[in-house]
Amino acid sequence: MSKASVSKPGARLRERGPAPVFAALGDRTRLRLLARLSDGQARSISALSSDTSLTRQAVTKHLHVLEEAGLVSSLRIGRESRFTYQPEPIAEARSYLDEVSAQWDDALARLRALVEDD
Amino acid sequence: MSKASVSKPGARLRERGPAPVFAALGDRTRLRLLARLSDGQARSISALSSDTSLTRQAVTKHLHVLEEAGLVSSLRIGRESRFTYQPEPIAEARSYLDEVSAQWDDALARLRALVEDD
DNA sequence: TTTTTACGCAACCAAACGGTTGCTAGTTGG
DNA sequence: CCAACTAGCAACCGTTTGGTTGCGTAAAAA
Repeated sequence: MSKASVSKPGARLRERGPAPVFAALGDRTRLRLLARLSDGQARSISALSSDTSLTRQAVTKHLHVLEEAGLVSSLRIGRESRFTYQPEPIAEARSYLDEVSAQWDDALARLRALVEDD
Repeated sequence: MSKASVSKPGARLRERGPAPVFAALGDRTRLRLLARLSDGQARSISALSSDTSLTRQAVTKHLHVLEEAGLVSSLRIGRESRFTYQPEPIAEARSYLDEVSAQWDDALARLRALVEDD
């Protein structure tokens, strides 16, 4: 048969700020894994390890880092554990960068307003 | 008088992908520094160290990490070196996240199209 | 001119990271 | 039942990271 045990339900240790998410994104390998998973398809560890030069264990560690940051979730099905992309943290990271950009744009606008003070 | 020596002109070691930028953003302290600088005002190291519990040296290191990622630039003026926010890498990071989100959205749309195949 | 002020550099340290190897154990297909 | 597949766990290793302290020095203020 096929027993299925959940490992990460959903929103767990959120709101420690966006830094952990950025940290998880700060690695080439992790970015590639996330890019492959961002098509919504759940994939097993060995499937994700197949096209890499790294060891399965290395990939496993990276996947757990992504999971810890909430960027993916894992579900054990039978003998394999499948990882699924989770969009929320990316959305949060995006809006954080938007805020920073917005503050910068505002500052620029104010500066221009001062210069063009005719 | 006031001798001024440049330390980071502009686009230097760009295009190693977005990972280094995310890595630089993956730290609370660095995010705070960047947030303070994102108003466009150039600030000295001691000014940026004043409202922190960290050592000036620690702040200095963080600033250099940000500089290495292109997120800030530094200019030595007299006895102090001022750091300035640089918007380009943030813009790049933003558009990268946009791409990931877009791929996810597309996948979702295709899925819905399959389900609602009346 | 003396004294602050603001930095830079170097050494050092514990902890985290990225990665590997070896071994064990549950699943599944033949 | 047995062999092959998939994964988890633990130990180990070199390097990076985040932080400190101490010291030397250029620039500005008194």
